[in-house]
Amino acid sequence: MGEPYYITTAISYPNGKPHIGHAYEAIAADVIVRFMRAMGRDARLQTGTDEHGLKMAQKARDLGLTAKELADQMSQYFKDMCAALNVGYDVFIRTTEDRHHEASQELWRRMKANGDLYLDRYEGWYSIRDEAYYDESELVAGEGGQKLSPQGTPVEWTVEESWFFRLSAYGDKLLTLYNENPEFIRPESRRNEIMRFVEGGLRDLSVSRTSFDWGIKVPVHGEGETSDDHVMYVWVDALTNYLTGLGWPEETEEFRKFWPANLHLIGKDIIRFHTVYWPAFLMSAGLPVPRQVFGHGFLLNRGQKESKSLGNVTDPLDLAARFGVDPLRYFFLREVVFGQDGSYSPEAIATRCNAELANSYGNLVQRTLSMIFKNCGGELATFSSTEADEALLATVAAATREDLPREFEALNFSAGLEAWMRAVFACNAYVDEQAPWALRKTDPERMRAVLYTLFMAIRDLTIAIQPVVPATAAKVLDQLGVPEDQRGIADLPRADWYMARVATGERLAAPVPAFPRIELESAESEGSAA
RNA sequence: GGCGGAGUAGCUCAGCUGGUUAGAGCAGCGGAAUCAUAAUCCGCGUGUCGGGGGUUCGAGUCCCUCCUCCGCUACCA
Repeated sequence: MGEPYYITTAISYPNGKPHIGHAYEAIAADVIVRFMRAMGRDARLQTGTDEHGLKMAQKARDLGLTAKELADQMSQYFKDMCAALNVGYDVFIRTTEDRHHEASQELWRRMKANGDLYLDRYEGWYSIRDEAYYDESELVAGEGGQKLSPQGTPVEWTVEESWFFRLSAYGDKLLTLYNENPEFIRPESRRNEIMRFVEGGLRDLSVSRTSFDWGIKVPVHGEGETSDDHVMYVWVDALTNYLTGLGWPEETEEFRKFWPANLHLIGKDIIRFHTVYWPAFLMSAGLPVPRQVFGHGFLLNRGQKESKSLGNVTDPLDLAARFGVDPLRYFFLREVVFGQDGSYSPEAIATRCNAELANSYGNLVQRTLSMIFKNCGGELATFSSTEADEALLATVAAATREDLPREFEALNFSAGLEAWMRAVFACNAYVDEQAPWALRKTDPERMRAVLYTLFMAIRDLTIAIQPVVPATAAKVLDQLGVPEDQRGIADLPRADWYMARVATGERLAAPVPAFPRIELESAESEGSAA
């Protein structure tokens, strides 16, 4: 097996159905894990749901369900989303699982054994409506000098017993981590923000709650015993999932192989939890910290954040149903610079996918295979190539073996796909220059050389794009007759593949279009909010 | 308020440590071709590089200032 690679998504808070952001993150993670496998690595993807916390408890009460019942129901929506988007996780973790409770409590015990947890009182201005404490400096004066939260809700001085994590002791250690591992936080802009935040000094973190009980019990005395009145702050619980899925605290083979994780893929809104709290917790517990945390941007609906009040919430599964899973996956990775916010609309999806997947790539495949089918009886054969043929294959090889893999390794998906598109353009230009339809009568042998050169180019292009559009690429590779076990990016340089393919004697059938053009209903282009 | 980022062709953006006539894709205009999903290929951009000032032989690229937009500024997730 290849070198291990462990990637996680954030676990989703299932107090609502999956939205476009969940879909985006899951797709990106799936593309990464497929890419890593295509590169020959032993890759593992974990996702899941974060089911504790006050909001879940309240939502369940509102619906007349137990919290567990709600969690069971909602968690399924996230599994369904992954299935619908062809996101192939290895582990789907749920924080309500017993093994996760055990892992979280063990992490707690280790942090405590290291002297980083202590019991104290949390005092502050608490807003019941916001469920949040505020610092004195954040408060604003209301009518008659009444103290109000920044959101304008009433606050009252509240005292609550709480366990604290000695985060203040980890500032220097974290800064050392960031400095010695410049890639730990990405993109760069987020790294700068976090570094300045930590440089400003860290306060100890309240890590338990007594105001509700839907969570993981804080262990008190020792093995097996748990506190009756404290549950863990949800982030202690949530972050631990990355360990739980590997079987920790058991010294499993998976844990030895895959920890520390190569990449925690998360949204930009939860960077701090992953780059400050999480490594501090791990250091405290004596565990290695992950190699990288990447905070991706948000997807905006025509430039606006989706919200119920705007009525522009889009079900990602509707998008997949309307445009196709693979085109949607391609659009997200091609259109949005990874790490920045992006914007989408039906027109943008249709324009991008039609121009690149249908017209440029899909049509290239179709015209080529169609000509081989009609003019060569679908037969493949050896041929002698000219400089032009070799130049084209060199261009395609550079894009598929060097440019795209390099950019994908760096998570620059849009740049990698741009390089791929340039190779597709080069193929179409080559077809027009060589004009095999004209050679058919004047020089059939040369015509065959041109078509077989294109066949080779298409094989490379399709293998390279497979992590992004797995189902469609597999169909094309089936049509080409490329063996299933030779479809990795690592297989691209195999010199003998074409001769082996010729030797099978297998003939091409009449081709089926890979990416049909997307036709927008006129109502859709008006931006109906449905 | 503090810290940081951004403002380049109609749109989305590239332009690394300053150096020949500032680039790409999309859209638009013109042409070629007809194998193919009416798809493809070729050609066409006189842009105050946000405004102003400065450093330099030379600045989109460095410095100052102003304007606009955005992000972060801890314990909901």
